[in-house]
Amino acid sequence: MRENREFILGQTRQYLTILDAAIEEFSRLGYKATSMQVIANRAGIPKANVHYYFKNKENLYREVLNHIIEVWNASFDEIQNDEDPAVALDRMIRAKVRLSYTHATASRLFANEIIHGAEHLGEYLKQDMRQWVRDKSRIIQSWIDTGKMDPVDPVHLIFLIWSSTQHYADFETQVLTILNRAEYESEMIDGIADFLSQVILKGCGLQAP
Amino acid sequence: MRENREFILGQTRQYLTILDAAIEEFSRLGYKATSMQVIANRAGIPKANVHYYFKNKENLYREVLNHIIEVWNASFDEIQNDEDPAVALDRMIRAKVRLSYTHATASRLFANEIIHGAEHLGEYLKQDMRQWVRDKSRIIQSWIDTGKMDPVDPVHLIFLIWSSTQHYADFETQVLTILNRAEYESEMIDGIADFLSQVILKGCGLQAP
DNA sequence: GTCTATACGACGATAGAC
DNA sequence: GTCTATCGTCGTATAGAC
Repeated sequence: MRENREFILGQTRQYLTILDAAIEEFSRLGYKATSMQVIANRAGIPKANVHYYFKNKENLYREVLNHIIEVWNASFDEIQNDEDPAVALDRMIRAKVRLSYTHATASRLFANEIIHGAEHLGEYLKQDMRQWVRDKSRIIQSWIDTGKMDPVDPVHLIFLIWSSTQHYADFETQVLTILNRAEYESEMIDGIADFLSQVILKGCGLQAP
Repeated sequence: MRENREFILGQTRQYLTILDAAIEEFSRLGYKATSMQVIANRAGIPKANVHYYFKNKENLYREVLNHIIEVWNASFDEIQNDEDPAVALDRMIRAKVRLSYTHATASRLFANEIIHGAEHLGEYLKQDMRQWVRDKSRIIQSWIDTGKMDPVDPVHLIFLIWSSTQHYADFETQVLTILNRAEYESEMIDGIADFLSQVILKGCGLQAP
């Protein structure tokens, strides 16, 4: 079933249509509260076809998560040991703000999954994500050890960057309501990135690049 | 029905038991994915009794939200115009980290509600919360105008404090998995508060109090 | 007030016609 | 591959015995 994704034309048009519809719907209410019927409706096909392409709901959800993780991993910005920390962290913050803007549904789907206990994501968190944090922490620690930045806990710094950037995607409703806006604009996103980069970098004893 | 809450004894023991059970369960999966049956099970009573005390699911959920908001408002730390900004913001950050620890379920219930579009919270966001942010922003702006701190957008500073502190409650699963811990300890919470206070205050050009 | 029993719709999933 | 029809289960909600 998975291999079909290679073929864009023909029999797999529905497969991709369903996957897109499922991402959209699962991101709204999470796994349990989302029905196969609304996914089928959004995809514009009978409910039975969804079961034909994806054996069951659980399976469809897993495919959706895998699809998101691929996009996520491809966008995860890499920082290097020999880089200037200000440049690297600034780029990391800006990349994540952009990702929250361009892939807000994916971010909310992840947030839903984690808030609800991450039952379908346990292994990914334990394996890939933990290792990713470990690698980046080591680099940040090396910057601290060489006196390039303040001694701050690298793991919590990563959490700070994650939480403050994701907030604008996951809590979009709250943010827009309080700002009294209907939707984000590209300028606002740049302003958010500027603000977060400025405060976090200075907070770590770094000068804006 | 609401007035009953005043009476702790007698007929209203079940009312409060159900409310507690509902807070717990709704915070796990959100409104739609939570069934009246699991709430009744957690409260240790027949499902029909839940419908007797709270007319329907919608009504029960509203009562739960109101209950949370009361606790929330009571804990919302006030900052004053004539205070030292470092002292005020430090206290605000520490209060919110503590709140995320002591009222993690309430935080997650709010997070769920907002991620899912805040259908039941619309008025609260528009009225009370927007006004709260406006008031605090004005105070922060006055600190900026008198040169006590760097010129940063006050609203985004509030968002930064909210997001970075809530993260430890809402994304508890992810945080604990990556830290390879089973649960939070009081020391960790203090460490988190120290870290966030240090970085955010310095990021705003303030010295730790 | 407390419980059992049940109505009735929505759910995931499948059988089987085309 | 695509659809309609339908199964069994679970959802919210209520009726009615005690």
